[in-house]
Amino acid sequence: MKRHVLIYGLVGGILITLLKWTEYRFLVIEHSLEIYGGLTAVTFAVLGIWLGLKLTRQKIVVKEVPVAAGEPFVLNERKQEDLGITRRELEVLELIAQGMSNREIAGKLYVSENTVKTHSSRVFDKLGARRRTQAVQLGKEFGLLP
Amino acid sequence: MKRHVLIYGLVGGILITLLKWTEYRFLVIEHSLEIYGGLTAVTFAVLGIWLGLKLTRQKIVVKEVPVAAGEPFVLNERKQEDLGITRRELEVLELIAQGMSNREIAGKLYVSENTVKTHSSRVFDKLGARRRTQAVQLGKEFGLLP
DNA sequence: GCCAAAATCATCCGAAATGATGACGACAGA
DNA sequence: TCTGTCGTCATCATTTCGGATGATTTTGGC
Repeated sequence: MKRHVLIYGLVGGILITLLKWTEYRFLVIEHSLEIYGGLTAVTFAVLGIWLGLKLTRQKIVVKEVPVAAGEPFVLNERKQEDLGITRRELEVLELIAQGMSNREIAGKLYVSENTVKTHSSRVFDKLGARRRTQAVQLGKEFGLLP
Repeated sequence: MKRHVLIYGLVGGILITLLKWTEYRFLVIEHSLEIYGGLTAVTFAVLGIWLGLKLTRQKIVVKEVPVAAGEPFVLNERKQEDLGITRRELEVLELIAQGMSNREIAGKLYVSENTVKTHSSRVFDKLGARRRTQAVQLGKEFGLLP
């Protein structure tokens, strides 16, 4: 960014010098003012467009996100206990991570849908999640899911 | 695009008229030429910058690249094309995988919630998913997500 | 310039999910 | 035996999602 400003300033300086020089050439000609003004306008308009484009070039901010590295997944029981997440709740979380709906999970675990809702609500609360996708994301970060 | 050119032309015309008028005001003053040239330069530079901004639409892309301690994730572009998933759709899918709601995604991408819904609906359809959690799961299996 | 694809936005409606509570039985440990 | 945790189930209100469709604008390639 600083470089752009520098270049802009430099080019501006050169142009001014140039214009200062051309000024005396055109001053004697009729309607020179219009020509001079037009030239200036066009020049700086182009320059402005170029500057605008430069400044708004897509900025790609690279953010480093740490990811659990181990291939063989081992449950982080410490974290699980810290958060007070029970076996059943973790079980439900795992099934959620697999993309199942509450109904499907209920069927798989042979319990009612309401029960699944309770478990999921609890685990969301303990994880600090507001959505199941977020719960899955956090679950992975905490080493509760592979 | 056409509208921009039109507006640009119109504003340009008005400015020229304005400058023509100011021309006679400043002509009698010493160093008027420099002032006139400077004004023109600044005006059109600003105009150019504005035009440049309009044409490029501020798109500040924040890309989060996971620097995992293992295999660096590479997008399976083949699969992406096979499924006909566009960039924007993939972008939305990534944000869904991060646990964001449609509303949050809309805010982050500077588009309406309806647009996000359209993108997600399309990507679900292309992936064969019925839920966002399932879409995330499938996305990972297909190598579209890390 | 023209055209197809992509991106944008909207509306309607039903389904799914979430939040907040309350309740009840089983069971383990103090 | 009493207490606390866990698992189970339920109701009600609200929010979020997902599906179906139609429309307009932008983009990108020819």
